[in-house]
Amino acid sequence: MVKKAVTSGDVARHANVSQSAVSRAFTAGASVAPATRERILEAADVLGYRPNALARAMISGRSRLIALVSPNFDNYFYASATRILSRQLQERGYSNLLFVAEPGDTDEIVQRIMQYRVEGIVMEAATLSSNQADECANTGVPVVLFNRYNATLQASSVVSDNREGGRLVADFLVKGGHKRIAFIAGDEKTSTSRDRESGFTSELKKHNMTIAARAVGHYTSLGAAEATRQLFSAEGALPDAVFVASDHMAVTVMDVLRDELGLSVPEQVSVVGHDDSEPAALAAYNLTTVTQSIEELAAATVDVLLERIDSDSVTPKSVVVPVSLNVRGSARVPVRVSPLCGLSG
Amino acid sequence: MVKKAVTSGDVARHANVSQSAVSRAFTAGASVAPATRERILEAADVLGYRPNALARAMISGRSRLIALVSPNFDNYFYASATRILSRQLQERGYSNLLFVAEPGDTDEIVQRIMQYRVEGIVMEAATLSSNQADECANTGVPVVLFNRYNATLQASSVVSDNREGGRLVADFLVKGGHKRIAFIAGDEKTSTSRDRESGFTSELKKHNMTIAARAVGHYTSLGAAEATRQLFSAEGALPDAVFVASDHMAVTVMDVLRDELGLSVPEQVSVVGHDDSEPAALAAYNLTTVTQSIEELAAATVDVLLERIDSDSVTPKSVVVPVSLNVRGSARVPVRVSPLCGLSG
DNA sequence: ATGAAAGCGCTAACAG
DNA sequence: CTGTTAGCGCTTTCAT
Repeated sequence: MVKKAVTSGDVARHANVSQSAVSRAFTAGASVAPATRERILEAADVLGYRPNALARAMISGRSRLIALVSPNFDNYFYASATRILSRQLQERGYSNLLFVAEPGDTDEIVQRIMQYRVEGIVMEAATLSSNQADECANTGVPVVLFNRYNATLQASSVVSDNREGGRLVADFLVKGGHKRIAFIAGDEKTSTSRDRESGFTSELKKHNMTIAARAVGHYTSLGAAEATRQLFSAEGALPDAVFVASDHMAVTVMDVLRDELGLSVPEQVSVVGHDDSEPAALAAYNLTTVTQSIEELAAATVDVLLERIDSDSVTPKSVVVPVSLNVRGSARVPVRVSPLCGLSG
Repeated sequence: MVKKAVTSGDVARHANVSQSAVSRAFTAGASVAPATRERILEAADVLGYRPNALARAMISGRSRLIALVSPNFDNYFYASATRILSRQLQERGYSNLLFVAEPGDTDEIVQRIMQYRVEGIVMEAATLSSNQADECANTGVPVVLFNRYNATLQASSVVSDNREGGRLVADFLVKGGHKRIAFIAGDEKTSTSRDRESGFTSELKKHNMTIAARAVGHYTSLGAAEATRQLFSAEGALPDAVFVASDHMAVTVMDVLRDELGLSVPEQVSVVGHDDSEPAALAAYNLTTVTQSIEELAAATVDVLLERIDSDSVTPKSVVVPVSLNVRGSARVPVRVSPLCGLSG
């Protein structure tokens, strides 16, 4: 049971001032005589007074609360993202309500969010239904979709340049002399997987190539293992390279390739991932992958959100964060110096 | 800018009832005629009314808010813990304020927490100073320390049986015929590292053995790499086994052992970790480790916290969650069948 | 610069 | 069962 908390009235009595004076002493830039303020702060300290953020939010209409909706995935990328987003918002004076969402949950969660009168919402998980987006728009609560977008929705979004990520990988693999290039998709419903794939295939096309084989890994380890077996048990020539839509899956792909199928990476098969998340850097994988900076994604998300909170603008804004290729050891690298050393033979 | 939200007064007018009737319609178990309630809910639906949780919290004295204080570590264990704790609290009707704490931050964070009138605090990060703990105790806000304890504090705690974890590893390594067993500590200030070590050494002692070498890895990758080099560049006989205080470090230890020092695991050196976190299960590491269930830790934490919120009891409670050894392939296993196959030669 | 007074949206007695 | 009334702790005019 919470004991009776100290109120501004208690402090006022103790400092022989009015209750509004106490309020002003705790409001930046309010007009209070330095001496009075001093006395008030002292009294507050003695009594252990902390302004009640709830009451303050009610009267001022500003809760300083942001809702963070994170997926219930055991996924390194979202774990880091949540931490970094939360930290950045915290440093800008907001506190975060964290909601962990299962696929079917969003409805109930959006309800709860609205009850706390948050000033903004960051959706890392899934996305909103159009009803939900409308509801937020109606109440004027800005929403930013993190790492996803939805063209039909009235919501801002911040994403990596996923098409460019796919394009970079295609270019790299082609220049590396690979002839039969496969792709393992993530979740086909997500914009990330689709964009990575479309950037990838369109760049292949420029080189007059197509995807030699394709499977879906659903962004899970199990799915990735299954997809790998499928690709490498087909009749005919096996792929000599695989682009995997996430590092989380790519690591499992390498496990299956090496331990189950006895293929060596990158000698027999090149593997390239996407995200540059923690396991990619482990020496045992040393994965060549597309680097996307979570810090940059988070910073852009926070900027977009706070700008929309502060201004009255309603127009959604979309930000695309650039990516780059981090060449490690899991894929054969293009030979540049002499064409004689090429892999045409 | 947040638009004027619909209030219970608006709904009341629309449904031709008093404002308190609306309040009752939204309170479980309040006495409202089914017909009236129906009419009210309909009006609420039409207008898009959501009860204001802030106002409700103010008057009822129950915010239904729990503060979750998580460390600003890129650490798989805490990432999962935060997600699971949050999810469980959410399912029990609470919402979570997430605070990401840097080592020096706790003071400012505790201040903010108290302003939101949370009903309880889960500390995953560091711990509270005694001042802070006192402050919480004075205001009657229960605190549960997750995965750590502090004997001098008025706070409940939930931890794994870290001593038992260390003991299990010692027993396993001794029975596996290892003769020169090393230990890499985490952060010596933490109870987890100290308890794992003390359980480990005391079990070795029972077998008339001591730690052959010891280094500190500070629970970081860099620290673990350095510790490994230190242990394996010493004069004289090298360790034939290492117990590493966390999986996060153990993975790096294996990297250094294999790639830098050219030692094979487990043929030349056995490695055992602690936590059974994600990288341990990766095929390229296949780490033998102590399993601690984050779900169980989280469930116990939530139980302890909510029990203290509901009852008026003030006595802190300590829970120790059991652990077990998950034998994979990174350590030589004890031979049981025939002593002839032993490793004495 | 300060105090008095008016609410923010809601719940909780208290009547009826 | 329902309406009336009194605040919860605070910010914000409006006087002074």
